[in-house]
Amino acid sequence: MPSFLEGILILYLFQLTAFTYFCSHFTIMELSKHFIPAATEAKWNRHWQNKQYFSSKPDSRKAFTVVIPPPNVTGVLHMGHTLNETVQDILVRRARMSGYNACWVPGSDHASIATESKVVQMLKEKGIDKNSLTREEFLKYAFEWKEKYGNIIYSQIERLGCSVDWNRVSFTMDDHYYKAVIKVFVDLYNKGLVYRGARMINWDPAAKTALSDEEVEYKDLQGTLYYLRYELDSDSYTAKGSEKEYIIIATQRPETIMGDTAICVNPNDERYAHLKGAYAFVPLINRRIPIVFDEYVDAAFGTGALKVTPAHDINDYNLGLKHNLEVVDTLNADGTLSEAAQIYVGEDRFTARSKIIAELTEKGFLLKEEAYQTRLGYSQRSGAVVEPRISTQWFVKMKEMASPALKAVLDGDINIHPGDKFFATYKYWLENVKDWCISRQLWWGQQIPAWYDEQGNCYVAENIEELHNNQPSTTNLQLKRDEDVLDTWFSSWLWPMEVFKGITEPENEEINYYYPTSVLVTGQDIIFFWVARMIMAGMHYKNKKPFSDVYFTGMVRDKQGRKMSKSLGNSPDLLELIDKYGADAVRFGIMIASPAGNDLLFDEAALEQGRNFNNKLWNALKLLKMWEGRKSEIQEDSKSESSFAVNWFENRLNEVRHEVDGLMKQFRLSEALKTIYSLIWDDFCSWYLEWVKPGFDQPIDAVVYNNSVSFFEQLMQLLHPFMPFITEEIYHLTREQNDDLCIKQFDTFKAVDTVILKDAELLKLVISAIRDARNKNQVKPKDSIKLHLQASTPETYKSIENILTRQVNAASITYTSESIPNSIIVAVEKDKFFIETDVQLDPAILKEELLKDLEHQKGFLISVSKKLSNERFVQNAKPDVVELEKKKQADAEARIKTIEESLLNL
RNA sequence: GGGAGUUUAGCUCAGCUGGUUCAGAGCAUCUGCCUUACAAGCAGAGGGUCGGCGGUUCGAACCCGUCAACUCCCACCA
Repeated sequence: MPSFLEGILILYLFQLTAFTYFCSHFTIMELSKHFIPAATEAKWNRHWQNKQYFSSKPDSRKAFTVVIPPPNVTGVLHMGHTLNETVQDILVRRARMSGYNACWVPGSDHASIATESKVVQMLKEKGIDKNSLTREEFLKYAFEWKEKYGNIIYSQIERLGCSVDWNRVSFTMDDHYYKAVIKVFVDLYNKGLVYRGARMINWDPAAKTALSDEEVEYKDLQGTLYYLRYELDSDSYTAKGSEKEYIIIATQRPETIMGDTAICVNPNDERYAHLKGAYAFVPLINRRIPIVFDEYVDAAFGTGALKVTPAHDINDYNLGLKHNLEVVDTLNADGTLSEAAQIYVGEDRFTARSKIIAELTEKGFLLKEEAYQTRLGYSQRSGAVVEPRISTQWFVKMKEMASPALKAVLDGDINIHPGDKFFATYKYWLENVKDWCISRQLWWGQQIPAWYDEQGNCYVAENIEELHNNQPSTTNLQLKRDEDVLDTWFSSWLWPMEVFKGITEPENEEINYYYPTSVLVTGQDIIFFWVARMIMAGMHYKNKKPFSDVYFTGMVRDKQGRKMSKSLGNSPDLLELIDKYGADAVRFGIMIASPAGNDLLFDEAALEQGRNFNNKLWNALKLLKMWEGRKSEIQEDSKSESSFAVNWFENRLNEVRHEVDGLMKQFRLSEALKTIYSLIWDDFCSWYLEWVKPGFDQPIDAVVYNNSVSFFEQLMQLLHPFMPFITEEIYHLTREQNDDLCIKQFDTFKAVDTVILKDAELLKLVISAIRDARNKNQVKPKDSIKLHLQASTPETYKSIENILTRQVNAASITYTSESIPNSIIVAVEKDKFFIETDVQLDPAILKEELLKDLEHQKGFLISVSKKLSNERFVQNAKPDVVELEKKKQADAEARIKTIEESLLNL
């Protein structure tokens, strides 16, 4: 005898069996009320990957190649990435479904400064000082860090549904990639396009490295202008009077006076004309410096006298070169004052400033202070205030590389989207491009392949063996390798080539097949950093553009239009959003209101709309599944009353497919999505499904059912690039499928029957007008009405009268030439409908509605008639425009007549 | 200082070569509905002097001029 527990178990098993049985036979019961994305997403990601759908190999098809803009390896995806990756996935998926061999290469960027500073920070927290480590030890930590955090972005890309080829994950410090960067450096050096020299560069005192011009961000600030007096050396010139003379200069940076090596004034400035050959003394340190004359100085600014500090200002540096001035560098690499400053040595530049101001004040050198609007440069990576500094660095000569890159865009070889918005910016930058500082005083990155002997002579080769081979004389030298690494962008600019080993193995099958890539999707903020330089590198090394189209996405801002940033805390977490709304809804939300190149104001309400759309699709599926069990066994002939609806929707679907195709070709993705959204929600769900819906418990014609399922599948296919998960799920739930939606190829376009499209539009119009009339006259949806139709061409209504009567809940429809008394009159185009109802009508409402319409029509008639009576219009306008106006006039006249008659009958 | 862009309904945006009842869509709002797919929904409705002014034209949201506001990029006069 079973125990009590066994009894429960048996009962449980029985219930389980019964439940399983129940579910398999009543499919509808399986479908939840709302669509639940989580399980579906994981399932399809796994399935697609098992099937290797997204892995690409060269074949006979045309390639559609996209390389992902590699995110920083230590970062997380923010909303900007989300927009970017979604756009790419839409393009890639659509290409894959349109006969292309789609290849989307994922990867990440080593991001030298950003990553190195994070690793340094991490070490600091562990109590390890970077300087106590060898380069090798440090790099070991850095690679560990990269392994640990680098995968976060990949999992986010996957969760978002991006159809990247995971077999192709690339990293800008992969072995072959590293070699490619070195190879390019050596090659450009040998061609004389890379050189080493002492120049004024931007120095990041926090990261202690040089920066390129592009890595400096300027911010407006309220600063102070200090007026200082420098005593003139009375022996050096003829003084005007017997009193001691001073020259007054204005500066924002009093802590740099110790670097002053001249004072400059305008040669036309009368105030200083007597100072030719004169000298002055720098306050506090009493250095004797010459007064020099240069047109550069604006006599109207400040006192018209400029202190010249060649080591710490780019303009002063140029003046120094011109007038052969001494250069005194008063700053150390970390932003503290150097020995050369003589005073406050070792103090931070900002601390030193306040102390010097105090001393200058005390000793009477400071005459006055003035509030001053200024701009300061900040390091894009570390946030520190950048110092202009003279330093020996490596540079790329840009002029020669720029002209082919400019030409590619000017000739339309590369198309920038949207339109020409960024064309001018691109052109200006390339035409005025300056040399690119590519060396960084860091360890994380590709180490510059240059060696120095004891005399300081420089040797460049890919590696030391090669150097010895090329220049055997170097074998005996004591060589020291350059400590510096290359700018991150000096590796990223090879991205579209080297992910296919186009630099290291220049003629391999893959590079020949996949390059040039199809489209680059990126933010407009890196047009100079990356886009322009990729074009340069591509033109230089392949003599081919790297991509045919560039699609610039806008910046994602919050609802109030503020930039998304960590410090504001207004940047939502992508994975949390996906958990909350589902990946499809996130993709929908971010795409629906983001026209190319325009900033996107991110609002969670849009994601909600996406979630609601998911649900709408889900419920359409539920409806179809319900009908599945009610298919009529008898295959009726196709002249069912639903044939109009089926015929219409087929044409409507084809029309929209054309439209979407056109929009996609113009990269108007959000327009395309809107169009599909409306096709599904309005045309398919609100109109079509209602038109073919069988009555309560009635069977559905099998032909209609099969067509409906087929339409739904085609809609899912059209939507799939935008919302991949739910569409794939639904595709497999509509019926048994032996393929997957993500690789299902689009059918060729069919011609569209415009007549039926027009008839359907009329039908919609009539239905809405009658519903509106019912509403206004408080005829409840359940109250049945009788419809009398006075039509100009009654034939038009024959094929749609069944749908019409059901959609407005009419018991009958009759054709009449007479007006029906005591009815609601609805006029649509030239036709008149009389709604006969048992409900007590309020003549006042009827009259009011008619009068409103009459007034509108009369106003319209006047404007049309005015136009037509204007001789110059009739003479000048195109004939079809005139025809149209005449037709409008006739229609309005007829309509007015109808309304007036109806008013009489009231 | 130089350049580019934007300005259309409460919000976010379409509106192509000047001409269809052209002033649109979505969201939000309002009214009526828990109608057997969906209240995360259904059926409807209201809402705009197209930034201001001037011009070209038979005709302007659209072309030209001008002013204003906002955004971005570049330059860096201490």
